[in-house]
Amino acid sequence: MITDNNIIVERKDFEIKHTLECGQLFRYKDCNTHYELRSLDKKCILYNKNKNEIVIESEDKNYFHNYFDLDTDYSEIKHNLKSLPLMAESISNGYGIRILRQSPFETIISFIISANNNIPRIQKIIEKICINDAFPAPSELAQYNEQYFSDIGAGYRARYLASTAKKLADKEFDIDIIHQLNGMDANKYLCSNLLGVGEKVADCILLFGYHKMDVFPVDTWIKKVYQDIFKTNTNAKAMRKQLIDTYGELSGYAQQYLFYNKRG
DNA sequence: TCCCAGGCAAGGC
DNA sequence: GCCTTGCATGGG
Repeated sequence: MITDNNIIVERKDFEIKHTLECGQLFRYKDCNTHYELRSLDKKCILYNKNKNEIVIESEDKNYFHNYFDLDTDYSEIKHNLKSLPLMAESISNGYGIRILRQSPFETIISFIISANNNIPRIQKIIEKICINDAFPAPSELAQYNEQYFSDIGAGYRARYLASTAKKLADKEFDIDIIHQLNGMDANKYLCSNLLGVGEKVADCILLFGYHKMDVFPVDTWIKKVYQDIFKTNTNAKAMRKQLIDTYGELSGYAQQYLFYNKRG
């Protein structure tokens, strides 16, 4: 145990299971007594110390303090959301969800893989891409060709991965400028420049990789949620607009509570 | 066996 | 612009 580098966090507003299993990251393992999590080339271990506290063991305290968004007050967020449609129920089920601050590059690649795919398979493909448990840098990933991605089971996404990896490695795409754009403009920038990134994947990248809350990823589960709320059906684009109108500047948070609640 | 999964690109209109 | 179609692969 690396006592000096442990982060101790209040368990109020942070339930490890909710935060890790709500579909925002893919590189974690439930090891029964603890969870193991990897981000880029870093690793941490999380477990409940007691009824009120969580321990995060790592070799980079600062990185994981930021990663777990520990400076944000989730009590206030949940308080402001709880009167909106389906939120009381969803928050009560996923009360310990936090939105992680993940690497934009790792998030872009991971969510291209996620399209029309199931979570166990997404996890397997990402694991195969990693080198000694570290997520490859853009220049490393760009050395793999389409055939490689196909061989590890990426299916028709192999072409998207090869294309996007190369674009990012060659800096034909400005991964940093997105921080300065609002959700709408950032979404357009991603969709129109990266193969394999459509409106939904772009919103996931913006929510999990850039911590933008004025987005609303609409996937198959959120489509069901939409019908629960509005008792009608429409296309994903219209759903997204209406959901952002409904949940406002807290849309990103709301979406995660709703997704976790619906998916179970 | 069949349907589904954190949808997308491409082509037709 | 919007709508439809084809798509790799494994889980349930």
